[in-house]
Parts: sequence; structure tokens; C-alpha cells
Amino acid sequence: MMNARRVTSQDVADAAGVSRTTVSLVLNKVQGAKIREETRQRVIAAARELGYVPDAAARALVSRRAQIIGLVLTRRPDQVTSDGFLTQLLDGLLGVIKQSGLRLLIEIVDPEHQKEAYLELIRAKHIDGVILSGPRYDDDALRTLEEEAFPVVLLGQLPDTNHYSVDINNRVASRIAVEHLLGLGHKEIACITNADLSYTAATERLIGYQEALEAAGLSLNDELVGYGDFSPESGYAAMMELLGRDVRFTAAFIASDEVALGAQAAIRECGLRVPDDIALVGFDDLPLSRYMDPPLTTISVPAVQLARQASTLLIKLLKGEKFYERHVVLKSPLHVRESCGAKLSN
Amino acid sequence: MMNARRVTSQDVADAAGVSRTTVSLVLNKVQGAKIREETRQRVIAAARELGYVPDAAARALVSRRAQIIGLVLTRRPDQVTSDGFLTQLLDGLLGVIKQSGLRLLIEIVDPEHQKEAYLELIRAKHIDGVILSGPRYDDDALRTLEEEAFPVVLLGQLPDTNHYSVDINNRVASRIAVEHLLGLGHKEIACITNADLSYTAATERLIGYQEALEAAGLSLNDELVGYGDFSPESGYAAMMELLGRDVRFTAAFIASDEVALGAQAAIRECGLRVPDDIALVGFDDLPLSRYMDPPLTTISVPAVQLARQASTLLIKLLKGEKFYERHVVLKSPLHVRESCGAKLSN
DNA sequence: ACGCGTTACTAACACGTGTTAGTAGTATAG
DNA sequence: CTATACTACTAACACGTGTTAGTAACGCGT
Repeated sequence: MMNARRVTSQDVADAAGVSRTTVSLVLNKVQGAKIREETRQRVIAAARELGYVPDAAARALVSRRAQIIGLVLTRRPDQVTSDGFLTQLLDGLLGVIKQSGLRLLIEIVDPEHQKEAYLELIRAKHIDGVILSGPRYDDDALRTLEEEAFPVVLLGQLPDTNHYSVDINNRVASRIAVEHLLGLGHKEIACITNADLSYTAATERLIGYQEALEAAGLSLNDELVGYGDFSPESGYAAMMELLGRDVRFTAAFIASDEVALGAQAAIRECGLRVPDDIALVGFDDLPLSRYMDPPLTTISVPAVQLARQASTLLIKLLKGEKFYERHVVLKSPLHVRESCGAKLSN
Repeated sequence: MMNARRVTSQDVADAAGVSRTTVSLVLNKVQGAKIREETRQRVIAAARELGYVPDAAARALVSRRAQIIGLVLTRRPDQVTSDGFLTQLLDGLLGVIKQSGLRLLIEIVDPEHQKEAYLELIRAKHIDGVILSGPRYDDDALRTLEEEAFPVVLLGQLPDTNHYSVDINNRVASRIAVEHLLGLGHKEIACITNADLSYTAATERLIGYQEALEAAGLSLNDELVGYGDFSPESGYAAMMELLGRDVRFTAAFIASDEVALGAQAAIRECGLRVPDDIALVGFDDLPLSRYMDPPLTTISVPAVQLARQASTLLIKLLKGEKFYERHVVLKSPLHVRESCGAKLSN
């Protein structure tokens, strides 16, 4: 039915009355090549006329560049459903990558069953470089990649490796969040993690919480810790469980705004008020957070910036520019709104 | 430093003491091929031993299949930042696509400057098929693709074309949403669109709103219509503007939950209450909507299902199975919560 | 007339795979 | 004993491009 046979560079060459080599030289604007201006125009005209677009596969095969960057997420698909952080990353990544004429391929890897599945993606040279968001301690593939010197940039960090990374300081940010609550007079502060502790960020944030309490001379209580799983549902469930336990707390640090959204609803449904009964501090500063009721006090993670820097860095690596700052750390200040009960000055 | 030279099928052939053809036949499990079991095992062992992974580009070149599906979004990157619908799509798409051994490439196209940029993606055979989310009336590239019989599945609909599509009935859903408000006694109902009217879904939803009013014998008032732009910010701004105008309304239909989130905050900041002063009905039923305060009454769009069906359909098209139902329409019932002020029976 | 350098190209190889056509070797039928 | 059929492979081409090495044509100095 269709099949108007592909237009190849040979067709362009024939139309312009030159060789295929010349077509390639002209269209790729090769520097050293001496081509008469008149010929050049003739080739360009012929290419436009025929609607010639170079074949990506052929080009990738010979140039050994797929012109594709992979975004690897070690999650189950359903953990992506309500991920407000991911969309911010996409904003940043797509903007930068597009500008460089590259494409973004998104690969999701089930952390339980096939942690290392993305290695095949790389071996097949489907992608030129990887941005990995949310590294996990148990990701052995990442260590393998380090040996192979494959271009990788982490959005997050993985101890014991020397991968390029762009991140915030999760531990310090959490400390600041919790210290803010301590400063408001709270002594019993619960915590709900953003994800399970295989994720380095989740562990770091929990440690930050613990450090803040210890520094204030308070003892840790496992009963005050709940576990989230990226989603509002998990926050709802975790908060419900905390409220059902035999512990009292007047504040909670929730290491993800998405999770905090559910937790806040749970508090509300139990007839309690934020911040009067329970003060809340979140983490991420998603676009939605300022529209919550009350607006959520949270750690402001510059997600779009992180993604921009990570992709910019990766693109430089692909161009062969080495020896950059290996670990970029962006600022993540506390954004005080109303959920923590602090008096806003202005 | 690195460069352990790629392992090719020739290397496997040498190691196994057979020809490259045999390697190909074995590893691709070609049906008609007669291969002795012992040889087969030898090849498989050699391949595993050497860590052989076929080169994606070479394979794509010869097989004319990139094994990649493109997800095209006609938006600016910053319009993706807080798109809770997109993450649901990714959930559905990634699940299905992964299972079929394909990959997902995500392409974002600025609707103002380069509407048709994704045509190049297709011409270059970078992708085998396209899922296009949120078609626009002014998308001429889509009409071109129809002539070329390139595999396309729309998440949404585009009049005057016969592309495969998976969608809900936006117009009817909106009518139902607005009729619900009418049934609660509201006579002055505002509307905020989910996006500008170039998007077919935005227009359809607005028409549904208008049809409901007209069917109830009410007159339309342009002053009661505001325009959103995917984001909570836009909903906040639009609602603020509506509240500042010289019109009264006791309810609002907001054609996107994401936008409704901002609108609800605006209402709150003006000292008004939902649903007592202004009843609210949204559209999408994002995961976050049930956690809003009050929980949002909204049209329940089965986003994950839409994505699953769209990708399943596209994959079938790629396999050459034609003649399927061209336009799949899924149900999108009203999900009554509290923001509309209806008494909940249960 | 000859060598030499420059200009404006082109022939031919390489990239790594899938696949078609073919070929020795052995079993089976007449 | 010969013709046929089948088994278990392999040689060689094709996919469409980037690039290296090379070549005619021409001007120029001696």
C-alpha cells in the first residue's frame, strides 16, 4: 500500500549529479572539505526537494553514536504513577537534550527482579550515556559501569563509587527541616520516609532526621518512623499507622511532598489539624505543595535545575570533555509555609 | 583506558567454531532453521561467555525496526513540570512496552515553533510507531502521517482524520460533570479549561460545559470562562481573575484536576469555602485528587488504562495486524467526593 | 617539459547484523 | 546403483551511512 521506498543519500547524489560522498560532506558541513559553492547549493536543493532525512540506524552504526540519552528509573511502573518529581526532571532533561539535538529514552527497571536489565540497553549501544535517577545501594550494574568508563551521571549519589553525580545534600537538608521543627518547640517528631531504604536518598534523609534529634539530645524511637513508597497512598497509610500506634507526636517530618500529601489527608480524616495538632514539614517542594491546605513547609529541591545540570554534564562527557567537577551539589533551602506552624514574617 | 573492543557475532562464531550465520540463527531462535542441539548449546555458551549483546544500530539497519516507540507530547517542557496525567501515561506505557521488549523514546515538541519537528524523528526511522498524547487542531504533521500510513495511535482525537485513537468522550464527560452541578441547584457555573483551545480535548470539554448549560436553558456567559494551561499556577491565576470579575458564580467546572488544585487554593485565599461558597468539579481524577481538602469531585479518566490500550494497539499494528477497532472509547464516570457539596450516600 | 601543490571531487571500505541461496554430506526410495 | 530428500550448516549480499585514501584537472614556477 505505502512503501514509497526510502530516500537515501544515493538518491540525493543522483539528483544533484554528484557522488554520495559529496552529499555527505555537504549535509554534514564537514570542515576541511573543499566544495564549490554552486555544488553545495545543488546538493542542498536536491536534499530538500526529495525530503531526505538520514537514516538514524545507519548513522548510528557507522558513527558509533546513537544520539540518544537514557533516563533510567529503578522502580516499578506503578511507582511512577504519581511522581511529581519525575515530571520536573523531564522538564529539565528534555529542554537541554533537545537543544543538543539528542533524544531521551526512558527505561524503567524493576528493582526486585531485574536490577541490572539496563546494562543490556548499554551493551546494545542503544544509548550513548545514562542519567540514573534515584540510585540504590544494591545496584551492582552501576559498579560495573564504572569499570567500563561508560558515561553515567547520577541524580543522587551512590557511596563507594566515583560516578559523576548531581544532587543535593539530603542528610543536611533533612537535619535543617527537623531542626526547624525542634526550633518551634517540638520534642516528639515523627518521620515518614520517601521510599524504602534501599534508595540512598531515603536512607540519607532518615539519617538526617536522626542526627537532628540526637544533636538535640532527644532519643530515637522506632515507633515514630513510618515508611513511604513514593505515593500519596503510602503516606496516607503510614500516617494512619503512626496515629494508631501508642505514641504521641506533635510534628512530623515527611521526606517527600507526594507522601506528605497523603499523610496530611490522613491527619485531617482523623479529625486533627495541621499545624495545630501536628506540624508538618515535607521534602521536594513540588509545584503542588504550595497549593496544599495549609501550604506545605518543605525542603526546596531544585529538580529542574538538577536535571539541567545532569544532562549538561552528561553531554559534555559525551563530547569527550573530561575532568569536570565530579560531584555537583545544589542548594536545597527550607521553604517555610504554613504547615509547620511557624509565624510567617512579611 | 577502556575500549575492550565490542564483542560481535563474529567473535561468538569463532569461539563456537561455527559461522556467523549459525550464531544468528541460534540466538534469534529462527523457526525453520535446522541446528543440531549440541551446536546450539555451544553457540549459546559462547555467547554467554563473551557477554555478547547484538548491536542495536546494526540490527535496526538491517531489520528496519528500531524497536522503539515514540511518545510525542506537543508542549513546551515547562508545561510538563507538574503534569500528573503524564506520569500515569508513563506507568501504562512503560509496563506494556517493556513486556514486548520495546523501548520508549519521549519527544517533546514546542507547539508554537516546531509543530512538525517529530516528523524528522519518523523519517529518520528512529522510531517504529508513535503514540501522540493531546493532539492539537493545528497539527498538520498528523495529517501527513495518515497519508504515509505510518503507525500512529492518538491518545485523544483529531477530527477529519482516521487515525487510530484511544480516548474517553470528553464532551459527554464534561456534560455529566456540569449536569451534576446543575442537579445540585447551581445556576451560575464558571468554567476553567484545562489548556488552550488548540488542544482538541480542551475544546471538547468546553463544549460539553456549554451544552450542559444550554440544555438546562441557561445562557452562556464568556465572563464565566477562564483558561488554564496544564498547571496549578494557571488555575490559581484563572480563578483569581474570575473572582475579580464582576460576575457571580456558586460553582465551577475545572477541566483538569491539576488546574483545579490551583483554583481551589485561590478560592481559599479569597476567604471563600469549597463547597459552601463555590462547589468544584474537576477532570482527570489524578492520584492526588482524593487527598485534596476537600477531596475533589472529578471525572475519572482511566489514564493508565488508556495508555495500556494505546500501546497494546500500537504494538499490534507494528506486528502487521490491521483492521482493529479504529476508535476505542473508555468510560470516564463522575467520581463524587466532597468538593461539589453533594451528600455522599454510604 | 616537468614537478609540485591545490582544488574539487569520487571509489571503496567499514560499521555489525539478518537473510537468501547454495552446498557438502548422509539417509531414503526405486 | 542412482535419484531424491533432508540435515546441518556457510558464503555472500544487503541495509545506508561516515570517512580515508586517492585521482583527475589545473595553475605555477623553473
